[in-house]
Amino acid sequence: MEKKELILRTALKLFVENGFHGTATSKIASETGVANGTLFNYFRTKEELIIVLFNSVLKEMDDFIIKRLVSQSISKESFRSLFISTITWSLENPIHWNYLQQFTYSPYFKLVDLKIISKEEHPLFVLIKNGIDLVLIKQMPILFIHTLFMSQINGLYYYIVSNDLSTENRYELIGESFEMVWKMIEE
Amino acid sequence: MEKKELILRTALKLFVENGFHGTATSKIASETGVANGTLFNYFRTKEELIIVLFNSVLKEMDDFIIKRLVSQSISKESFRSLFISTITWSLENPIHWNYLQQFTYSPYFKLVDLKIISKEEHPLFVLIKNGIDLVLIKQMPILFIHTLFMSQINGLYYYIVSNDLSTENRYELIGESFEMVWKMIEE
Amino acid sequence: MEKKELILRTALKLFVENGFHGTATSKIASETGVANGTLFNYFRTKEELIIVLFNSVLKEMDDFIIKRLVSQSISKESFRSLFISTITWSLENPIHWNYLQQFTYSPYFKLVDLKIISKEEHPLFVLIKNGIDLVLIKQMPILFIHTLFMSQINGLYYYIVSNDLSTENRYELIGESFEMVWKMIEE
Amino acid sequence: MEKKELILRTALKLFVENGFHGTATSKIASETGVANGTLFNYFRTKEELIIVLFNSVLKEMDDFIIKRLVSQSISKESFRSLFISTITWSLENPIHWNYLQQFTYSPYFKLVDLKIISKEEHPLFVLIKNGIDLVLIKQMPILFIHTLFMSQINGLYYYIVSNDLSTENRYELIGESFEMVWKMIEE
DNA sequence: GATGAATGAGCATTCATTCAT
DNA sequence: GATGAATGAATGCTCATTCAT
Repeated sequence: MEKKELILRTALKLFVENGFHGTATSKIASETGVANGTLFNYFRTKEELIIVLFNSVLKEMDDFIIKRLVSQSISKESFRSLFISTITWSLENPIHWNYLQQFTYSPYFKLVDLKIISKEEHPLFVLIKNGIDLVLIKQMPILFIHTLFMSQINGLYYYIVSNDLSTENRYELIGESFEMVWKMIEE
Repeated sequence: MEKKELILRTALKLFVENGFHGTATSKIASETGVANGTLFNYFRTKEELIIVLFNSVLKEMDDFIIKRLVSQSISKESFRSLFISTITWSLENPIHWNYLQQFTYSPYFKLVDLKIISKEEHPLFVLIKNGIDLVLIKQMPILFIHTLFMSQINGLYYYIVSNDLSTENRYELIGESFEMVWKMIEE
Repeated sequence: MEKKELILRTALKLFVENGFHGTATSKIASETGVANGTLFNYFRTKEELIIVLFNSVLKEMDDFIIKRLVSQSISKESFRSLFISTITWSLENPIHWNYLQQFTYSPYFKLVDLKIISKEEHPLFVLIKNGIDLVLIKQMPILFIHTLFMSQINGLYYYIVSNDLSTENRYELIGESFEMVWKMIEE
Repeated sequence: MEKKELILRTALKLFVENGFHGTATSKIASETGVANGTLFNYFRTKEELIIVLFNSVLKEMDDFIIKRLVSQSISKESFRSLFISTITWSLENPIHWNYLQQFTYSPYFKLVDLKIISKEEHPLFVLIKNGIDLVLIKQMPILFIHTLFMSQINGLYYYIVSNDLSTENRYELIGESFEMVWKMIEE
């Protein structure tokens, strides 16, 4: 793997474990197995590292979800697929997920453009738009629907992790949760 | 006001503006109008200040919400009241709200006991429990229902603030959001 | 007891336990049971406290020794008595003794006049002078003899304490040590 | 010279002049001609610097003395050589000597293992042991003899320095002093 | 005299960043 | 590109001392 990639991985782990402030760049470097200064050949500043890492993790999640989108016809199933692939990714990548949250509620957040989801061409955006147009889901702003959808997934994630549910119970709860969320947004 | 209270206020503002790491204790002291060392007469460490502030803000919110709970009979109206008073508080106290989020997703979070909501005697806990027992809302774990409820408020808050809705539009959206979450949790 | 005396006692104990720098004046005050500022009604500065304490401990030791001096005739017995009373005091007051050492090898030492022993009228000075004049002990400078005498006590003290000798063994060793130092200084 | 060595030299000078507490690490750094943080690349804490310096000075003295030991046959001359090389070193390195005393009577002392002299293989230990076995000196514990020996050297040092003796007078006094000490310990 | 809150200078230590090799 | 010693600004925290009550 690229050295840059290795640094990002180490940084991800350490930032989630100890926070941004609690993680010295020298620690990231040494734990990656490179010299102190090498890190700065790849990232001009610690801040840049933090932001690049955010975009990288976000993209990773986005790619995963989009790849799983049942793209042909729009139906309740499309949304179930979206719901399940998102919560699945978060549960399989808890460190990545935590990093996204931690970043979002840090002062660094205001430094990034959230271009990804807000672009009109984005598959998620299109999915919701079509759902509304086809009167499958409520006639409300696309971003609002999207926000509620993601909030509920975050709540579900938090509940599963906090209560340490077994794999079996997780699947059951995820299914029920989707039905609940669907009740909420269906027309 | 007490000097301790003044320090907490200044800290709240600065922490939300610049983050924990971005706020020097000396800045908090000087902006409060006390000497550097005075801060440490009231809080042994910066960490203690951060945690005390969290508990204080949490209690402030909790007190506000509990005071507004329509306690007599359990009904959809009780939940609407709860929903509205919570989102209202968050919108009226955006800095406090932001502080709660920032703290929750920081490394400090693991240092606190979240006794407030998890206690069985807590009014919110009791309200949801009664709702379940009276078959008003779904037969699911109380904490799960609570999580979904709060997630909705979180999402709603975020949407309102990000999109800078007018007061009028806010009220309408809050009402609709409650109806949506109610659809989600009602039996 | 006087409040001033109480403060000195607490200071003595804490300084020996934790050193000058390791002992905050506030700690001395609180452990004495007086308010922070009270200490400064009795001693203008911490430095003054440290020096007053030194002089006080030194005088205590000096009084003890002088009281025990067999003053009538000058003989080997007079020196034995002096030797034994000094080592006895140090072993019975190890904290005081340690304080004297600690002070002597600290930067505060240069701030005091060592008037006590160097005065010609001082009984110890007189004893040694008479011993020399009577050709009991070597014809060497009084202060030199005094230094050797005290060095022997120092070494003996250190050995007894480091090796945790029993009371019985102590007495034996003290007797032998005196015979040794006497061999060294006798004419 | 190594930067680490330079820092130790400066620290030695400053600690003896102004005490441990009276010497800021920043002072040591600036007077050495390095940046503030550089000092902490070589010593993790000020305490570590203080202790490393102690061991270094102790070793320097020990090396000097051992090199000068007349190792072949055990005789009064061996002890004279030891006595003279020790007092010589102390007089030629008064700052080092003062540092050893200052450290010994500070709270840092309890943090070190005094392995040097107490090891049975140590030349000084062996010398005294052989002296006892050959019935050259008194049948007493080796450590006791060693302690008295060193105490008398310290007393002699203190007397010479306090009274500012000329070089000529020094040598004379040192010779006489050894004879006195020898009287004390010879069988 | 006694109090203890307030002060602020002072210091050890950290750590992002640089740069000569 | 890689290194890691050097940097020095920044900061949390301490504590002797003051002074209004």
